[in-house]
Amino acid sequence: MTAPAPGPDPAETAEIAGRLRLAIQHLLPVLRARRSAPGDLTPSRQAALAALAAHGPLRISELAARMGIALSTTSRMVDLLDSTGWIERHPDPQDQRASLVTLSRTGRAVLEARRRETAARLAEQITLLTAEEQRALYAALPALEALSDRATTYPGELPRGI
Amino acid sequence: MTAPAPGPDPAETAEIAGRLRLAIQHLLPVLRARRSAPGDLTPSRQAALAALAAHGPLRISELAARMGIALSTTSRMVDLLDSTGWIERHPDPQDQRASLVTLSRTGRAVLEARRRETAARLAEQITLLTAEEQRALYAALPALEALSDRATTYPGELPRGI
DNA sequence: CAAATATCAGATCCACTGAAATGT
DNA sequence: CACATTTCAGTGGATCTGATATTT
Repeated sequence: MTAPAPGPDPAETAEIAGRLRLAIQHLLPVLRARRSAPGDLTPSRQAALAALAAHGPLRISELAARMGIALSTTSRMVDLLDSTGWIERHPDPQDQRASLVTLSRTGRAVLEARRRETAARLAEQITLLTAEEQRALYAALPALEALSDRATTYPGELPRGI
Repeated sequence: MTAPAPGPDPAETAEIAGRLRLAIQHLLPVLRARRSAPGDLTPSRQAALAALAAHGPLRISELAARMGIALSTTSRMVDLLDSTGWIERHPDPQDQRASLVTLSRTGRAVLEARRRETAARLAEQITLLTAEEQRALYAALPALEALSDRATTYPGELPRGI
């Protein structure tokens, strides 16, 4: 079973891609089964919080660049996130004109809560798998993570949803 | 390596769910890396086409129910899809008041093209994995498919994106 | 009449922009 | 002055609804 090691075969790659695409597509409803009330944590807001969570304090212009949207849009969003208390704005000690944006405690909590809910729904489904399937899934995690790591550097766009 | 078979362990399930969620989130930009021009195949339209592709000809009311949206919304969308030539409307032989909606040839082509593009982007990333990672991924496909099968019956919402 | 669609008339959100204005 | 950010003034798309016609 750990045997002959067929070198990466184009046909098989295509098969994996096709089946993986379909599986993920069908999984998405589980991942985002939330009736988002207005004013909620929308995809773009979640993206911003996630960017801040991942890459420390950022200037507004840096955040804009990282999200690939206009500065004015980002400014407005930062304002909004500030008003909900999900971020904090501190003056940049290096540059009095700029401000550094960080995730606030509650912002981090909101983000993590959302992530936990999502993972919980997924976990619920995972428990329904056979032990063997669960092992296969577990064994594939490094591969999936490698896949998504490369994706992190993907042109434009940062992860917005789920 | 095919050894002791630890029974489904709650902690491990949570770990799988958490890591899988993150991997999928980071994978999403790859799956939907398309600058959708207006009037394009939008998520909801894709969902409708996919529903038709999966569950044969449908009445408009059936389609509405399947998508969990109002009848009037569906009617408008069917009109739109008809105007682009992606679907066909035939009178229901069983009931002269109703019409059966089917995917047209071009509609199916559009849907499949979209899916192929998406899978191709994914395949591109998969070729960058090691042979071992690819094998692990391949081995996990049944598990992922089992997961997404259950998801297909998930309350409300049908797959909209990617 | 009833059931299946269609149309009317809006409404809500989210997301994004370019061109000034402010502040440091 | 230049640079970072804000504000102004919109635009546009996507999605959805309830109420009222039509049509068979």
